[in-house]
Amino acid sequence: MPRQGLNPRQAETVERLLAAGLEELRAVGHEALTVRTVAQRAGVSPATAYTYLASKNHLFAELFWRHLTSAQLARTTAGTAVQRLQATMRALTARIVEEPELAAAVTPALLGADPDVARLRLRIGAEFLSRFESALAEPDRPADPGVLEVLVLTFSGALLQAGMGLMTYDEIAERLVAAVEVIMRGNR
Amino acid sequence: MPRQGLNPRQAETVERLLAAGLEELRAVGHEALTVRTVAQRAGVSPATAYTYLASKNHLFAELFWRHLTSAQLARTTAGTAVQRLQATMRALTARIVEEPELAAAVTPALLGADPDVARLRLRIGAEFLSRFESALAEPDRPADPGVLEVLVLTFSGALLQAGMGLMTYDEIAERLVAAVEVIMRGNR
DNA sequence: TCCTATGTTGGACAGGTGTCCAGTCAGGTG
DNA sequence: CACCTGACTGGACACCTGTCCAACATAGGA
Repeated sequence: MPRQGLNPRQAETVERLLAAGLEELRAVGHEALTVRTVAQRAGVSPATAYTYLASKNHLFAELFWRHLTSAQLARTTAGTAVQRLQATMRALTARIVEEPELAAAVTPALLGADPDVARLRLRIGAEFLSRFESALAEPDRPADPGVLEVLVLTFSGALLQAGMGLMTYDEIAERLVAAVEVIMRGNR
Repeated sequence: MPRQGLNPRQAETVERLLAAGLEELRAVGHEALTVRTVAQRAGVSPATAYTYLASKNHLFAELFWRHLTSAQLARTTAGTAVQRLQATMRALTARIVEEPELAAAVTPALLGADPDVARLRLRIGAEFLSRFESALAEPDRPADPGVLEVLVLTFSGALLQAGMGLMTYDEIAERLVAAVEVIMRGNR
């Protein structure tokens, strides 16, 4: 359970673990990564790693959450809603594709049942929702909840398909741009 | 690798394994199920089970595929495309919700990397696509590929959210019905 | 009837997962 | 400066996963 009232020493340990996790992920991929190898790379014992990381899935979810939110994307009000949504789709997928191994790892990881994973899952979902909401809303008109829901479902569906290997992460951006056009056709 | 050129004795063993798998799934849930307990329930040794089931994930994928296709749904041409799509959404989710444990099991399972899982994943995706396609197409007009893709993505997104526990499988039907309305608003 | 092909078996194997706990060590407190 | 709190350690634990292989048994052909 990282992040809730940790003293500096503990925070430092968590940072080292997460940094080591990302390195290990890049180095060997998510299949080969184990919490113990991450612990070793962080110069920490496995027991310690397990006091901060509930599971491999939790590690991936935490890394993904950090990756997603560490660089905040510009939210403009310029252009039409369609253009803003398409820009959001591109920006999100671009951010995700920066760490392909992380993307591959997080899709199954977020389906896990650990409470820590569930917590992060909600936060990540809320983040996506909020991005789409601010892209869709006009100064004088709030976002239509029905349209918003379709956008979120479509986006998660695309991530799922990419996670399964049915689409590359490069393809999903253009598919999503096309999808926005289709969805918004009757909802401008 | 079930199903390809098995002699009657082997086919019988596979049937017993799959039946036992479904029973076990209903009885103890997908977390507690192991290939070995399924083998035991089927009255077969673990080694035998592994000659037909590459993995737990493969078992779930196979069971889901069978469940999905064992009762073929009526495909009418009556009503509007929106109505047919909504009926398809309801029918698919109704079929899935019949076996809630199977639904919960298959979502993570289909993300697996085993070749057997990948094969079934493609088949299942193709099945969904074909259902939506025949609901969307008019006698005189083929289905719009862009709309079709949005429908499939939305549907997989909804399944994903249900698999994560963000929605119940009962909720997703009505959400999907609403989603069809939104998507088709500009695409009738 | 015997033989043989082949499906099935038991059991060992090498890994991985997450848990637990008694023991160690260092940094801040008195 | 001695102490003591609390983070960290080492290592064993129970369990699961999928693989392998020599041995067994049984149905169908000779």
